Amino acid sequence: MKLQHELRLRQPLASINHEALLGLVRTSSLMQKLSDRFFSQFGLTDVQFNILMILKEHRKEGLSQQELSEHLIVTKSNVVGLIDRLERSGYVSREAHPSDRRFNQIVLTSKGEKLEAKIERLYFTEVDKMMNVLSAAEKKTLIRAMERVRDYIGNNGT
Amino acid sequence: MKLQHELRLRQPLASINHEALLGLVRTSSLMQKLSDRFFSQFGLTDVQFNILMILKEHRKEGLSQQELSEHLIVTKSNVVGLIDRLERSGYVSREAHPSDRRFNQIVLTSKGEKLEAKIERLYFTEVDKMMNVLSAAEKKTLIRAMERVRDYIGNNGT
DNA sequence: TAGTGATGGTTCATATATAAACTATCGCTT
DNA sequence: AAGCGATAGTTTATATATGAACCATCACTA
Repeated sequence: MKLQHELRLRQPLASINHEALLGLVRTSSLMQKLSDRFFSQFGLTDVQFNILMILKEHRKEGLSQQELSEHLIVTKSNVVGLIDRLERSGYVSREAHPSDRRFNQIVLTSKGEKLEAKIERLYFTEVDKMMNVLSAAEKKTLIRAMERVRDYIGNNGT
Repeated sequence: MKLQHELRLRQPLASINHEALLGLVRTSSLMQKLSDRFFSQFGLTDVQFNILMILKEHRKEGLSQQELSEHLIVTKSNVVGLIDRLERSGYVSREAHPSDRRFNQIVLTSKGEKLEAKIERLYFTEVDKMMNVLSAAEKKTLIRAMERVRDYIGNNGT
């Protein structure tokens, strides 16, 4: 549905730039709410599942909280609580770095690994269902457009 | 930059669907952080400015908190605190509905109206700078693609 | 008219997020 | 060896977000 109608505006949005931006942010927000509902079946939040996936990618050595914060694009202070909760649930553990006591190496527990593996396939099925409303050409355009916007932001913000 | 490199993955992302989804969500998140930094110059958050813009659109009658929560796609319990803070800052006020005492009509104060007007032009300038990294055709594709994804979500989620 | 169901707003517990101030540790330089 | 600057993690105050339980009000109906 057109944004104008979703927002119950009498007039079309004045600027195509604003319309594109609002459409993007609004869609992303709805996607995240949907995924959060999906993961709640398993007692996880979307952010928590994302962390389990990232840790799976690095299951050999683990990641420090600092590295995790860079992957997630959040502050390190936020990561403290995220790992606290995942540790309390038994899905990850903080291990000592062998030579530098400042670091926590965050690793998946076997319980965490099993849960991630169980959810992952179902998750990708849902992703495919959602994204297949777009053609391959549209997805490519979308991917490249998002890259360019991120490049702009990288040079002007973060 | 490609997502694969931003995420420091050794392999390209397995699925173009997941790549498109991650690119979208990640870009939106970066855009919101940038806009939050922008609005902090004026002592506002991005959400608060969004509310001021919505209220400006409805400045005749105001909006109930329930209606506001639908515009913002958030729960009504969230709106309580948002309006509390905006009211404390003097930008909006809760007024009694003439015939139904359950409703709060939320309206911009003149202070809120002035602030919104002052920021709005600067905001649209920033939006134009960011979105003009995309061609007109890309923006149209983006807008329609986002509509289709939201339609999918509307029929399968919310 | 009394009762009941729906609606609007609030409160509470919890999760995610930031910035700023802090502690512990490390590496380097003098 | 002492000191200092950088880095990793934590804490605190605050904002945004949800779902569940709750209260007040309203509309409808038996």
